[in-house]
Amino acid sequence: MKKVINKVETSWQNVLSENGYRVSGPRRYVMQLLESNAQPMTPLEIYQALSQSGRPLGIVSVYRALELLAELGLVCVVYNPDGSAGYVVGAGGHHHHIVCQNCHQAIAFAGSEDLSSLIQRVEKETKFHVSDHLLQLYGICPDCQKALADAEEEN
Amino acid sequence: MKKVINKVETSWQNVLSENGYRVSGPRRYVMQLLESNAQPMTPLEIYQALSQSGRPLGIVSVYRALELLAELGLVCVVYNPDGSAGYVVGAGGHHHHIVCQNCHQAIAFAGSEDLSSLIQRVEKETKFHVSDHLLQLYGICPDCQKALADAEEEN
DNA sequence: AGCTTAATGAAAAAAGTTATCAATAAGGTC
DNA sequence: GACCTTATTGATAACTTTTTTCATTAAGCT
Repeated sequence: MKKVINKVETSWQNVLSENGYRVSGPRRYVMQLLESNAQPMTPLEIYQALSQSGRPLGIVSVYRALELLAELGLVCVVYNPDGSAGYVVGAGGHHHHIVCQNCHQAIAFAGSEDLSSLIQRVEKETKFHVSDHLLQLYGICPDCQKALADAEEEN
Repeated sequence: MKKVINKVETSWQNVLSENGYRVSGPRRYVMQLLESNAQPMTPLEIYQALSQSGRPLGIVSVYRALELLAELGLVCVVYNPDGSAGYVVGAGGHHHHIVCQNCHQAIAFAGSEDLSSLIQRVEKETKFHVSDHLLQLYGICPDCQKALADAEEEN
């Protein structure tokens, strides 16, 4: 069977290559794991998950891989409601994340003009010149809404 | 001279008392320091600043004071653009912070309805039920705008 | 002023992150 | 496909940050 070069599949590998970085084992493991997990993961969690699934690698490599992947925008930092932070795969372009307070899954939503009126107001109020922002939403994902409603019914 | 009970000055002390906590030295030192500093400070920075200004206290107390003060909403966590976090005094009510990318001073601005259309859009798109959010703006404060413009002129 | 107990401080343990350097492997070349 | 160059890795250790423990102190009530 001929090997198919999948554009989607090779995307992040290309970003590495095009920036002069090698597609190494640890970088592959980390990306593949994050692609398969909606929950933000800490370096330690990533290290443990990979070790258990037969991909022994040093935790140092996890830190280094994450640092690089974050720099290239291939992974993003997501803050949990409790303030702890983890990594998820990065969606392309300007975007933010919404995190489920129950199961912690994080999904991306596109950034938009929606903030511009707020930013204008704040610039006027504070005389700051605004150039960037950090935004995350917290809530309950569809699955957990259902699960929680079902649990409620049983009482 | 009669001692004047200043409502503003005693406000955070009251919050502590009313919640059954004592107004202890370390808690006072931490609050006073943060009230005098616009820049978010880490526990270590707070510890060092207080030690140097003749208020020797254990760093453990700094951690404990911050934990409690944050729980009571008297201090807030602010994230720097680089991802590091620090504490600032908490403004009352629903608010967010805007942080200067140059001098790191952080000031609060009132939360508002401005996010509701964005939130509605995301709820529709993702089927999440949104109940909270994390928002911070980054930019250049008036002082630094001026300082940077002056520095530019000199070239 | 005295009492009760929350809160502190010091030390140690635990957890998380970074630096060092010899060994390895990714990716280009022949 | 084997070889070569050098980026990258892994193990260890150093370092930083945070939490735990417990005897001592002091805040605030009576």
